[in-house]
Amino acid sequence: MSEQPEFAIATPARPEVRSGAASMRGLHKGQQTKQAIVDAALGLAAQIGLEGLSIGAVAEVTQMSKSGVFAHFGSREELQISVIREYYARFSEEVFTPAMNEPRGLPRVRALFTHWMNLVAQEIQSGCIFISGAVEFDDRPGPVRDALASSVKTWLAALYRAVVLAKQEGHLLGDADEVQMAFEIHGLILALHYEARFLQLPGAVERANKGFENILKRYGNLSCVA
Amino acid sequence: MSEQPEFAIATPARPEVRSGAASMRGLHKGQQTKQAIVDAALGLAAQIGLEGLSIGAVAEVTQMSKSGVFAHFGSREELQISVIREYYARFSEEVFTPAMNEPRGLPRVRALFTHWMNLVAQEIQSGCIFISGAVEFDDRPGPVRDALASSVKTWLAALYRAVVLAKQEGHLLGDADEVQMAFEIHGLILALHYEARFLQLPGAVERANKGFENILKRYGNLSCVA
DNA sequence: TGCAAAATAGCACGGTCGTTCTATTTAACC
DNA sequence: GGTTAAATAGAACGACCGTGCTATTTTGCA
Repeated sequence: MSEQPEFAIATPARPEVRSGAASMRGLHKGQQTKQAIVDAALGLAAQIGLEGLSIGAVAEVTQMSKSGVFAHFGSREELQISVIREYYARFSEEVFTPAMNEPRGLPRVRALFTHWMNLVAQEIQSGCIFISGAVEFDDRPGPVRDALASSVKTWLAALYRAVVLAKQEGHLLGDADEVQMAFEIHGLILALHYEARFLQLPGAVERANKGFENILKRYGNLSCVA
Repeated sequence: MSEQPEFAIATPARPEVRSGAASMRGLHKGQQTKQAIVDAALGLAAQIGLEGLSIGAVAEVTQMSKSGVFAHFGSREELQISVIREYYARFSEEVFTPAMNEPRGLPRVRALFTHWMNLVAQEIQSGCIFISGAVEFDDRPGPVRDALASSVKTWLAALYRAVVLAKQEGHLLGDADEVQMAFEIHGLILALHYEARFLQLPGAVERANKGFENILKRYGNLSCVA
């Protein structure tokens, strides 16, 4: 029941940063190339999915041999898990961290949604691992699914927590159900991804934004929403 | 010696509308087994996805040879498209058709949502092709993606149309945006599928229902919603 | 600078895949 | 019932997969 990922979203970003030449400084060769492999694999997995991710394809992108790539992870599953961890870290940095600079209450909830939506809006081109991975592994138990579900649950818990704080601050109506509100927000993001990326319908971003305003009209304390 | 009919293995115990023995009547052998193959393939695709659907697995389930299965479709893509068509037909029968018996306006919209949600609630166990296929083919152009997108768009257009009629009947507020309302309903279904099937969180069905009531509170004409 | 250790490449194995070709069995019709 | 076409099986091919094993290259350090 109480499954906690060792990398909590609430803790500040770890010093070992991600992509970019700057983060390579001080790392030995092996760790450098491992990071480069994970970067390439993340880009690939976003496009074709975690399940479609093959060591051969990663080797081609990184201009390495299959066994060279393989040696860094020991198994394909470990590579997939590394990709999930990398995506989670970037997600935290782009969505969670900046929103924590906003004051508790509606401003923070609004920031969480806005950053989340902006990320997904970018991912209309590249694909989102949290969404594609969910349908790839919803019937496939194992460590990959565990890593994915744990990351997503941590993020959703952070969103839920922000909503709870908003209610405590008096920014929400007394009858506001925090779980319900987080659920509806999640739905907007999923619909945005579905209708924009798969169906390629225009205006989905605006609809997601409008949907969020509708949620605020339903749950928000009128004196704060305006 | 006690041999079961082939399709009895692939099809669940519940009465199948389209695949039962009744629909086989009058069909030649080839068309019978083709229907049995599609049935088995649909069950398989729901679990492991359209992309994971392999001719060998279908052959094993139907107790046929790989080439025997293959001969009915000529390519894996054609098998996938047949599965999509079959799923679309069942979807229409279970969601759209019964809702059309309801009078225009909110009752029909409500029926569409309820039947849709009930179907997805069942699919928490088996998986939903419209959802899993969307992420599998969002970056993979071709006839399979076209068949999938076309089916989904037809269904969403039907939902949209029911909302438009509801507004024409005066059941919705004058400022109600029909596209927006359909978008938010879609989001509820997607969140239900995500949180119930992948995250295995309890209470998702209730949250989807409550979300629908919230949408009606926002868009519905107060004198009709009650 | 030299040497041990780490990193990477090369190669092969067993497996699954979609597909093709050919042979054999089964069903449909006169 | 016999004949013809349809339906199905069987084997094989080439491609790709993850992985293990063994060389070879490269790195980091005394």
